[in-house]
Amino acid sequence: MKLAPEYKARLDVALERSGLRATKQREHVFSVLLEKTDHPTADEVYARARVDMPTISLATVYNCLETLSASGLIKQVNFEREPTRYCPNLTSHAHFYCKESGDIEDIQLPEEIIQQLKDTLPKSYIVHRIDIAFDGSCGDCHH
Amino acid sequence: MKLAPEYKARLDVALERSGLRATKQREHVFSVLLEKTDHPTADEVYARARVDMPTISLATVYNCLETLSASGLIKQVNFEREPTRYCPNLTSHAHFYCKESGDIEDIQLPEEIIQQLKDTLPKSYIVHRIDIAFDGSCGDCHH
DNA sequence: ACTAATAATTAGAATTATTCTAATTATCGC
DNA sequence: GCGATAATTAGAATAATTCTAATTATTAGT
Repeated sequence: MKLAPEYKARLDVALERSGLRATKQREHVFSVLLEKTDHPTADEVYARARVDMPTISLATVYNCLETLSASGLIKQVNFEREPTRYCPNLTSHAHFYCKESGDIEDIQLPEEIIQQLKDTLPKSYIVHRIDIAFDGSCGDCHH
Repeated sequence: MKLAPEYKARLDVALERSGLRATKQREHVFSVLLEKTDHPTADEVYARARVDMPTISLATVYNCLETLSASGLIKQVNFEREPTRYCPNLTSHAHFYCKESGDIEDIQLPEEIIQQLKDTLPKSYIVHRIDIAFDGSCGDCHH
């Protein structure tokens, strides 16, 4: 699991901008998230990270996920009371959570829908983030 | 905190339909939520419920909130990793969470926006629930 | 109303995800 | 390479929620 040069560059720039150091662990956790973008939990990231870096600790995985989020390289995704999941897709998107299969799918959202949603708010409001989550069952599941 | 007859009737019907009993505690927790619809957490509901029913337990508050949700009388609202909040507004609405004041506001959503959101999904998908949460700062806060 | 059956409540223990703490180790600019 | 500072680590601590087992309340049938 080697980070492709473009991602390595993106990581370095983002950490630099936040005044943070580029460590092996941060790089490795980032590569784990890019490797399989199935919205893993911290525990799942920990399990995958340990395959190639057996000495990494769970606390470090949490720390790395936090710094990567804070640097804008990944996003946190929450569903109700479930453990937080992590996602390297930075585009405007919603999530569809299939309760039957447990799969989570990114749903791209046209910018005009986002704008319409923002327009429902009083004009003086400032929006930092919009979370949109669908729950249901996907085509593969309900028969 | 006496439940208005219309809400008492709604409660009885909904519990009946779910095969559940109408207990003093369920009625009281429901009345607490209707009294002040500021999206309290379970702890806050517990504190308010104890004013008029000092013997109610936290476990019961959790149980009641769960049965009221399951019966469709209230909704659960989650923001990231924060404790679940409870809301008796059953209409289609989003939530605006002001990180500065901590206030949570219901934002009514036109049905056509909901429909447009659903239309972004593959046709075979079945949606059980859509959660829309804004984070930001409201007019009263950012100066 | 009385009783039996069942469901709900209660207090406290258990669980789970996450954060904190303090010691060790790594990184970066010089 | 060295010193200052930041990051990692293991394990303890925390916070919200759920579970457990005993007690109490409700309901339907007599």
